[in-house]
Parts: sequence; C-alpha cells; structure tokens
Amino acid sequence: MMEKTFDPASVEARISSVWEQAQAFRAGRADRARADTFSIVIPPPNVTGSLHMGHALNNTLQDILCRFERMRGKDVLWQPGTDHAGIATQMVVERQLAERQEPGRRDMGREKFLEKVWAWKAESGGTIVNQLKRLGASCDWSRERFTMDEGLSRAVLKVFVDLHAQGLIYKDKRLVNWDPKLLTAISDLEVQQVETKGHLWHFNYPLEGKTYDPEDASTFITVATTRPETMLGDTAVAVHPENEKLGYLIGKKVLLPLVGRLIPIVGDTYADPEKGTGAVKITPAHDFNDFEVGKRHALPMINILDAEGRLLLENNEAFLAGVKSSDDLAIVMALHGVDRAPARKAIIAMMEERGLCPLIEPHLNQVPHGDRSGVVIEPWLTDQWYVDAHTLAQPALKAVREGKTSFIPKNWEKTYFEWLENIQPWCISRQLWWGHQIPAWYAPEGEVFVALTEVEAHAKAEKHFGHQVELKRDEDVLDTWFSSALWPFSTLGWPDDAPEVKRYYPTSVLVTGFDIIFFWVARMMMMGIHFMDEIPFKHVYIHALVRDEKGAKMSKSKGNVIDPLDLIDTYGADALRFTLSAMAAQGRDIKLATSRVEGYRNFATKLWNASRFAEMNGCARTVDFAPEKLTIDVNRWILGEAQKAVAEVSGAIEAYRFNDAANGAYRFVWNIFCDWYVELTKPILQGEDGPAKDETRATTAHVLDLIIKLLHPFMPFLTEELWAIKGAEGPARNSILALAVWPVLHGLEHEGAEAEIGWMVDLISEIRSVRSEMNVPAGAQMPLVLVGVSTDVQARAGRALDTLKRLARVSELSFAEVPPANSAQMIVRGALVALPLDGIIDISAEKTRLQKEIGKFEGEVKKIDAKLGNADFVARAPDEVVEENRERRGDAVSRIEKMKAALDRLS
RNA sequence: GGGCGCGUAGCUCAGCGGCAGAGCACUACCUUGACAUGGUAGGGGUCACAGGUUCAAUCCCUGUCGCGCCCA
Repeated sequence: MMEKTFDPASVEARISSVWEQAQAFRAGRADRARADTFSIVIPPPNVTGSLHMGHALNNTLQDILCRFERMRGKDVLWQPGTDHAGIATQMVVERQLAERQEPGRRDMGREKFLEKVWAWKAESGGTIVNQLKRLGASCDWSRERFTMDEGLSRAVLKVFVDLHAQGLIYKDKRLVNWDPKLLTAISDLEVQQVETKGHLWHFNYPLEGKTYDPEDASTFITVATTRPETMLGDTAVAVHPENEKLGYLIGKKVLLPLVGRLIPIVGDTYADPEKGTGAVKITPAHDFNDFEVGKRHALPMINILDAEGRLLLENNEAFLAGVKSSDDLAIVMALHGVDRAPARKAIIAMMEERGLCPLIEPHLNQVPHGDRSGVVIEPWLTDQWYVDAHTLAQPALKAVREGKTSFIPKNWEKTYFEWLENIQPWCISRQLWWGHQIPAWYAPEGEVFVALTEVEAHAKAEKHFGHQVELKRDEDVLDTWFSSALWPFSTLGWPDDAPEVKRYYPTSVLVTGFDIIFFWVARMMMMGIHFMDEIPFKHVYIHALVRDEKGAKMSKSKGNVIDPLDLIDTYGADALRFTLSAMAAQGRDIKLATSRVEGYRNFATKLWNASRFAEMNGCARTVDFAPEKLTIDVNRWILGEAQKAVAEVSGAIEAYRFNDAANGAYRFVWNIFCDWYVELTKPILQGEDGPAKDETRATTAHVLDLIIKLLHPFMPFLTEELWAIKGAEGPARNSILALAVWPVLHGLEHEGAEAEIGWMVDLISEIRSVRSEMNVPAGAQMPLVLVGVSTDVQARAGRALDTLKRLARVSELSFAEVPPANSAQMIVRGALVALPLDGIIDISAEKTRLQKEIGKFEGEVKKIDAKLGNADFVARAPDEVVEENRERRGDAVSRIEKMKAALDRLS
C-alpha cells in the first residue's frame, strides 16, 4: 500500500542511483547506434561554484529536452563539465589565504600557489556536480570534462598556435581595461559602466607667449574634465575644427599648468563644441577616446600611473621629457606613489590655489568598474595578446543571417548582430596564474616564438637565429572565455580524431541566458566555424533571468537570494523543476514566488494519490491492452483526451514552449484525469466485477502510464518512482522510465464518446452550480427530471445515473414533458433540466437567478446582432466566423426562451 | 544618445485579430472510502492612455505616460 504522500527526500537519492546503475544517460548506447543523435553541451558552471537559481532553470530546461529526446529513441549526449573560471577562482583562493593569514600568492610563488588552487578545486569541485545531480540532470556524467583537463588544454594550445600562425592572434601595445586591484587586463565585456555622481572641473590652460590673466580670456583656453589627475599626462588640447569661438586657437600651444609641458591645440571632431567648454584635454595614455585622438595627431603617450593606480612620476622619462624644473613641478613630483584618488584632490587644490580652476560643476558620468573586483578600471597602456575578432565574426554573422543557426526567441539575433558588427579586438591575455599559460616564448632580445611546446619553440628559435638561445615563457594566462569558446568541440575530443566529434558535432541546441550571448555564444560561433568548418549548434534557446518575487535581480548583497537547494529540500526537486518550466515563457523574466513551488508540490501529491487510488482499486496494467478496442465511452473518452494532451505536450517541447508543455500536462492530469475520469469511473470500479470493471481498471492503469511518461521530463523522480511501483503489478517492465518510449497516439478521438461524456460533464457541472446558488445543502439528495428529451438522451441518462447519483447528488431520475412545479431549471446542451425543489426552493432566489442568466444571454444576443446587422461584417468576415456567430445567437435565443418559460412557471 | 522588452483579476503571469484565461490569494459550503498538500461553487477586468488600420483590436501601426534591461 502506497503512503499517503510522496516523500521526495527519501526517494530522490534512491532514484538517482537507479539511473546510475542502469547507465541510463550514457551517450552512444549500443542499442541506439543507428539512432539519430541529440546533443547539448552544458554551459559549464564555475568549478568551485554552487548551484543558484539561474543554474536550476538552465539545467531544468536542458534536462527536459534531453529526457524527451531520449524517450523518443534518440542517442542523446548531454555533455557535462565545469569551467576553471580564472579570475573568480583565483580570487577565492587568495581570499582564503588572507583569511588563514597564510602568505599571499606573490610570496609563495606561482608553482605553490597553483598547487593551492588545484587543491581547492579537488576539495570543492564536486559540489556543483552533485547539486546538478540532485536537480535530476541527466548528463552523461562518465564524460565529465574540465576546461583545464589535459585534452582541453591541448585544444586551447592548438587554437592559439593556429590562430597566431594565421595572423588572427597578435600582440599589440594599446590601451586596455586595467584592473588596479587584481593587477590584470580584462576584456571590454568584464567592465561594468556605473553611473556615478561626479564633477566636471574647468581648468584654464595658459596660452604660450601670453601672461596668464584670469580676467582676460585671450590669455588661456578652458578645458573641462572629469578626470583632473590625468592632466599630468596631457599631450594636447583638442577643439572642434569648425568651432566658431575657439577654432582660431588651433595650431597654437598652451603651457600645461603645474608641469610646464608645452602642448599643442589640435583640431579634432572628437571635441564636441556643445559639451563642457568646447575644448577638451587630451591624455592619450589614460583614455580610450584620447588614445584615438593621439594616434590621429601623432601625440606622445605619457603614462603617469603604475599598475596599482598610483602616480608614477619619478624616473618617468616620458613625463619629464622637455620639462624644466620649477617650484610647481617639485610639488607635483612629491605626489609620486600617491593613489589616484588623493592625487586628484591634490591636483584640484593646486589648480584652485593658482586661480586656474574657475568652475566646478556637478556631473553625472559613467565610471568603468571591474565586474569581479568592483574597483574603478584604468585605461592603461600595455602589451597584450589580442584576437582579431572582427575577422572571425564575419562567418559567425553569416551563419545566423543564413539561418544555419537560429535563436529562439528570434529577437535575440538582433542583439547578436549588433555586437558582432561592432566588435573590437578581443584582449585575451590576463596577468593571472590560474588558467592556460600562453604558449609564447621570448628570446633575450624580445623576439617571440609561439609553439605547442617548449621544444618546438626552441626549434623555431634556433631556425631563426641559427643557434640556440635561452627562451622565457610568457607569464600570462588566457581569458577563461578563450577555452569556453572551444567547449562544443573540445569536450568531444578535438583536436584528436575522436569519433564523438563526428557523431555529436554540431550539437542540436544550446540553452543559455541572454547575459552570456557576447561572452560565450558569439565566441563559440566564431571558434566553432573557424576550426570545425561548421556551426557549433543549430538552435540557441535563450531563457530568462530568474528574479525574486518583486522582480529584483537576486544578489547576495540584497539578501534576496533563494537557494534552489533549500527549495529542493522543502518541496522536492520535481516541484522546483515543474515550477521553473511552467514559468519559463519565452521573452520574459521569471519572478519566482515560493507559493508557486508549493502549488506544484501539491500537484505532485495529487498525481501520487491518483496512483494510490488506482492501486487501491486494483487497476493493474494488462499485457494486451488495446486502446482502439475499448467499449465503454468513458474509457474511449479519456484516451481521446490523452491523445490531445500528448500532442500538445510534444509539440510544445519541440517548439521550446516549456510553459505550454508543463501547463498542458498539468491540466490533463488534474482537470481532466483526476477531476473527471477518476470520478466518472468510480461507480464502475466500485461496482460489480465484470468486463466493464476489467476494462476500466486496465484503462486507468494505461492512462496513468501515459501520464507518468508525459511528466517524466518535468518530474523525473516522482515519475520514475511511480513507474517502478506500477511495474510491480501486471506485466514486467522492459526498462526504467528514463529509457521508456515516449507515447505517440493516433486515431483515439471518439466522437460518440465525446458527446456522451461531454454531456454528462456539462449536466453535472450545471446541477452543481444551481444547487450551490440555491443553497441546497451539500449532502442533500434530490430527484432529477429531464424535460422533453429524446429516447436517445433518456438512454444516455440511464447509463449515467450511477455517476449522477454520486457526483451530482441525484436521488432518482425521471422524464417528463412539462417540468414539475417549483423546480429550479437549467438548459444543458439544448435540453431543459429540472430539479424539483419543493420545500427547499426559495422562489424569489430562483427568479433572480433566472433573470440574471437571461440578462447575460440577452447581452450576448445584442452584441451578436450588432455584428450580424453590419453588412460589411457579413460580407467580409470569413464564412465560418459569420456562421459561428449565427449559431451562438440561435443558442442564446433558445436559452432565453426556455428560461423565460421557466420564469413564467414559477409564479 | 542607440537598442530590446514590459504595463491584462488583489499578487505572479499566459493569451496576441473573431465568446478575456490560469495559478496563488479571497468568499461560501463540504472531515463524500485516492488526495484538506483535498473537493464543490462563487466574487473579482475601461486588457496603461490617446489616435489610426480593419467588417472586427487586449492583440497590428503611431504617439504619450510609467517601469525594466543591454550597449555607448
């Protein structure tokens, strides 16, 4: 005997091991060698991370697809693995060292530090994988990969070396986004622009050859800046060439205050005459726009900051070039080694003291911050490695334009195009230790040799120089996303000649969030097409973000994070999964309320109890069940409904409409199977033994089996458990549910059965409604009179009597030509139905009720008449719409007539 | 500034040319032999606003207001 409720906690672990023992999720099962493949690569979570709600949604959706296709007989590969997450992981380990007051990474050195990181990976790396398993993810865990595995690392090296040989990776000195806390370059994407309240400082730069007089505008030019401290590195002032007021100054020179450097005023369209003062100071080494201006005018680039964002002035040849010593300069030089923030204050103070700062305005500006470190990013001039993303982007754009890869929902393609069309060189070197070290070696004079191994690099160097030289490897590692970009093929065994590459690439679909379209999706497209000559995936399904109940992004600092593991503990993995899929409508974020999870937990309980009911009533599966040979209408009817539900769910999953799929299954199980079929069949199941009972038992068991299959992609644990329980009776199962065959139903819709059962459902609903409105006590039984019905309907009513007694509390059934006096009356499918309420009925209440009903239908008739009275409508609307309106009108009119007659009889 | 999206029941959301829907919440009744994590019935809507297209607009178009997000 089954328990009264389903207990996820005790079942989930057991079911997981059932799947594991059956090796149910292994790709390339021998019995599916000839089957079509279906493959997905998991978006690899950070190896040391833990499961958050975004992962839960992402992996639930992937799992639904994989389980669905697996049941449809495909050879499914869901490729799992984790990402080494360079910066994030290195930061975690550094923080741990600090907390334990151990030596920092620089003190312990690269080798020892990396040992610590590997140790941390070994310790915590299993967490996320175990959490994914708890969610029920049906990955082929035997194929788990890690971006720093030996094989994947070889793929990274090969890609780097090949792209370098093709001129698509190169080293360049240009401005990068420099993180002064983490001491590394980062890519554009890792920079967050934060709107900050700041100021716009107006500085007067005296013109060469004039004596500065703040009252005389002809002696200076005023520039406006949000970054006053960078003035020390100014090498020009720019004015728009067509600037009417200031244009005449182009070609003249100014004396940079405090420093005494003579710098030109250049004409450049970058200086917007409308903004600030119309003149802008140019610091090519510390601003991306200024860098471009500097290149256009061949200006010197003077770097005045060190790696940690402190002023770098002493021994700074570029800074001191052409500058005479002065009192001011001496004061400035004393700022050497001072951090940029206090340095800013000092510079402003000096400018003010000298009467060179006439105005300070409040100003809102976008300040770049490192997304990991949170500190202000400095544009900084360094040597870094770059990928020629522009070249690689072209085929990636083309593939989506031509529809080889398509996004779902489609509007994300626009985002993808937008970014790839404007793509900048991708800075891939990071001044970190945790990651793939760049395979480049330097000779003492700086010549660089890129090779797969040190031995090869030496060979190349020897060929170049004609003799052996000492080589030193580049210290930097690659951006984590560099290895992620190879994920769809590196995990399959590339660059080795692995059969999996041929079989599973390109993958069927990629499921991910929109936040990493740039970081990841676009780069996989570029690398996949370049190295495999073939797109990495046919579809990209972009799902929403999971937010909290009020729509805020979940974050630790806000304290509004819902931990999916907590929900799994409380409500079960199935309830969480079902909630996420039911809410995963395309194009909208998910605002997650735990009340929804609770509701779907109740749904699990409902299904459990329906199964329990079946068990109690001996509903066992039979060997020779033939749905097309059923003889009882209610059984024919439920199979017709099941067929519709199966088609709906299958179609919705195929179209990535997960919410429609989940809701379709939900409605069928609760509102059709439980609410009606189980109730309608109770009289049969609890009646005498015989063929009717046998057929109904077998049908119940069969439909439950269909339901369990239909729900398996959404609720794998509960359904697998029920599959086992239901398998204990009747014929033995051929397989576990995860490998069972997805239902495909044909030709089971039965018109006669639908008429019979539909009528019964309408009749019962109508009787219940009237009883309730008439305040008939729930337990009271009352007779039912069908007025003026055909012998067919009389026979139908006779067949329904047991059910009517049970579900509508009917005591007896009779037929009449005229309704009895003092009855409540209703119209069911065109026929008048009366409930004699003598003694119970409140005549005035019944009159009110009838009048309300009449009013409702009169309103409808009025609306339809307005339409039908419109000649244009009749002439131009499709015939079936006109016809439908006529029918509805006829229906309504006949109801009104019957109800009016009923009203007359009530006096 | 450019782009994308959203305003539908008290709340969370579907629907997207032809009777306005679900879940939760609410109200009333029901400890009915699967399930109170349940059952039955019910109340609740100018589909943000203003124009336009159409025989017909919650749905398509334009604008306004409000709210998000992404990119400069």
